[in-house]
Amino acid sequence: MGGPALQKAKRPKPSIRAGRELAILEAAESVFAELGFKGATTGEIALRAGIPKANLHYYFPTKEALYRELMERILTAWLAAAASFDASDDPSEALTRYISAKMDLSRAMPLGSRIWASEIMRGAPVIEDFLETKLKLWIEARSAVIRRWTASGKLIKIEPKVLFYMIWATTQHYADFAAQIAVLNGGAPLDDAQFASAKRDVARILVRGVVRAR
Amino acid sequence: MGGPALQKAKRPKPSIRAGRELAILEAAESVFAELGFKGATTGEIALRAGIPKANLHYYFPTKEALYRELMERILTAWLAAAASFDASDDPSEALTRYISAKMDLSRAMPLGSRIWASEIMRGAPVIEDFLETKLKLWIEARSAVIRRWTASGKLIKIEPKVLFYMIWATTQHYADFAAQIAVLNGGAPLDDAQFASAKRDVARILVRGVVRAR
DNA sequence: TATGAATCTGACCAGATGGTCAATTCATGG
DNA sequence: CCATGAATTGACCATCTGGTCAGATTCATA
Repeated sequence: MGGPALQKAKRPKPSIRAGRELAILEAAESVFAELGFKGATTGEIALRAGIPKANLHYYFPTKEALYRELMERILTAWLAAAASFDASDDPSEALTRYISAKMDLSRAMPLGSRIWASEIMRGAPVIEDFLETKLKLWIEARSAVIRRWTASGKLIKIEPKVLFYMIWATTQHYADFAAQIAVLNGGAPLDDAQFASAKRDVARILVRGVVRAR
Repeated sequence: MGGPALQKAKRPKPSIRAGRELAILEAAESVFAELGFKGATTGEIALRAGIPKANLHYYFPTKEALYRELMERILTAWLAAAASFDASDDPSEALTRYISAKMDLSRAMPLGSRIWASEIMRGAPVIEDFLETKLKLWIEARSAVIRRWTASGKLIKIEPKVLFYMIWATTQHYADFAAQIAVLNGGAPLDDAQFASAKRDVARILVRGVVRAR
């Protein structure tokens, strides 16, 4: 009772704890991304974190708890990128910024994107609540924006969700399917120039696809 | 030595075998799609196929063998859809047909799509060879077609792979992220009308995004 | 430096898992 | 209706896995 987990919320003090937790979370990220929730083992995570398994269980009582903590971080990053959609009232600019932010997120946190994908593919047991509340509110508010742009003749008439799904799918593809992309790129991951070029092309195609010419 | 697996290729005779194998493969499809390769258990697959685990191992000696067989079927379906790209020399028509075929595939075989995604996310150990050979040849040949269309002024200038990745990502999203889409759709999967509408919108946006107005 | 709390860890355990096997039942052609 | 190969299956096993625990070690600080 009153295990170590409680301390974290109370005191911002313990530096050893913070450091170890981060190392474990980073190791966990790579293992969960590769093997999925069920396939990941606490032993492998501990190994990659460079600590004995028992030590891992000292910081995170169960595999599930570790996974939830990780998921929370991924959600936070997603929300930050989501905010970039609201930066402008001009469709081309808002879409370009949002697509760009999502592409950058895929580049910076590919493992998180893969864990998200795995989570959804197994039925989203852990983030179901997030999907039903925050994500649903987000997409409904932004769908209203899209519809307003359509009404004012700025965009072609489409179901807003289709556009958002296209953006999510395309941008996250660069993280989730990085292995496939690398093979088709001659065996090496996209370099910065290729990625930047892809980012530009993706934004251009999507904006061109939905924005009415003036 | 010379186990049961050999019979299949030789004689198209045994009907019991064919039926059982199919039942096992279908059960395996759902389990692998949900839990990933490592998470799937032969016990659970046998349970869903309605047979004892030992019986499953009579038909498929190892989990790996069962997985490979399944993957082969998915690849076959993918190749069939891929052929639809070559049905026309007109960019709008070819793209629309291909996108439509890929959307239909996502609708008809969502589990296969998810298994494919999982396979890539774990580094594609089993289909690596397919990616390096058939898929690579396919995308290179079609990239040449795209470039020709660009050269003749029919398409805007883009890296062809970016377009194919957009098509793959978007169409497969409807299979891989079906759970998320269902939540955002009020808890129910897309019905046929919604799906047909999404299919039209996706094709329209992508075609509009890359095809030059005449 | 004494002391209590935080951290670390080897050893351990119960349950799950992939796979085996010998014994049994079933299908079918002669 | 019997012989023979195919199909079935309960019992079993070695290994792996998540998680526990008691004792040892380190740390902060009074």
